Amino acid sequence: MGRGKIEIRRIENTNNRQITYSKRRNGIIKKAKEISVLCGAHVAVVIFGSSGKMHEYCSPKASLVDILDQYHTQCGKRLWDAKHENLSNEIDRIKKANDNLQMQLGHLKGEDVTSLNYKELMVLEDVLENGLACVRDQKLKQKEEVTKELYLYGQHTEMMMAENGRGGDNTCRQRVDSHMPFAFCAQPAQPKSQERI
Amino acid sequence: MGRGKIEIRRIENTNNRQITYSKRRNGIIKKAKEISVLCGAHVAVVIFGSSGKMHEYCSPKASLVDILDQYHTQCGKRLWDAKHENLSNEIDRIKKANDNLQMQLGHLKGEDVTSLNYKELMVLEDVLENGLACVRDQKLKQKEEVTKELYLYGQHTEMMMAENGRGGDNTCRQRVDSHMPFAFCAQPAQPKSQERI
DNA sequence: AACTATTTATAAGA
DNA sequence: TTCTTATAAATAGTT
Repeated sequence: MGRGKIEIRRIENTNNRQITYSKRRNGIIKKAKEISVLCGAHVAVVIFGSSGKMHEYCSPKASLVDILDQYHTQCGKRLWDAKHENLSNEIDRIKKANDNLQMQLGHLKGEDVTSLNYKELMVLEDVLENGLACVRDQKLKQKEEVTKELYLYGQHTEMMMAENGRGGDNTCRQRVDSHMPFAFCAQPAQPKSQERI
Repeated sequence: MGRGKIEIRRIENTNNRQITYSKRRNGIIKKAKEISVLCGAHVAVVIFGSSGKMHEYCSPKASLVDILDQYHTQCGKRLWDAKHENLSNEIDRIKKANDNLQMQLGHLKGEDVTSLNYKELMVLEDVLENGLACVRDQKLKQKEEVTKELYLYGQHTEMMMAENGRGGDNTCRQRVDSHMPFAFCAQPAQPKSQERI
């Protein structure tokens, strides 16, 4: 299309090549715009001239990333770079670690113990006994603390009452209340469901 | 270019749109080929029709990946960042889940129980007691199985000896050995470290 | 960059 | 769908 017909082969004259490149590049991008409007197509065009300068077109409402994502999904080719692959690998690795933890947790809770051999069961038993001992020990400590604080609280109240000859200073009582041993049993969300110990 | 001039706006007739899409898509790809030959340009074209089907063109000697790499390098836009961010977020999410599991596991093993309140300790105690019960139950079952199989093995051997008047048929003994109850105590890697039960 | 003779692309019709 | 063809659009070579 022009004054004369041309063969489709590299234009050797640098100047002519540059001019043709510029004209045709515009032509392609115009066509890309048109097809995206006329047909609602998603189009991405990326062109590098021999000088290395880049031009791109991407149909509206779809970033080049989106289109390449779609490309990736459809053709299954590995568009993504090494960094991406590393991240994917890390995800796999962590997921495996996760599965492993889940399994350990399940075993400690007594799930799927039939899949364990006798030695493993013995190890598990030791771990559980140890854990139970720790928990009971801690329970005991907290009970003792409660008893002690209840005692101190009683002392304090008695002291106040003795000093004031009545219920005592409210502000001060409040302050002491906030340190009351029952506090550690309260659920932050529903403080009403306190646990008697 | 055609029998009549058309406005560049969406073609509402589905059939016409489809036809135009097909024709113009071929046109664009033809133009892309031509500019790459005539001017030595690197071109990548990716088109998705409204049906979702994809067509692509990429100039020879350069894969789409290469061109997009070049794109990435030149325009400095973070093409991959969005994708990377998604993956990074997933990693964070899984890591958190992991930490949580680790903590639960630790608690069951009796670690960091001081950070728990009394109610939590009681729940933990229940879980541990339940787990321990399951494990002990399973141990018992396996012991019973051993006893039973040992009994059967003894019976079998006696029978063999009675039949042959000596140690019995080796092949047969081997086969029975492989079903020996002790087998489930063997570690696949080091069968020597068998566990007496 | 602008022009224009020609080629090429394609819209509508068959 | 594919082919045809009149016409619009692109563009090669020129200015």
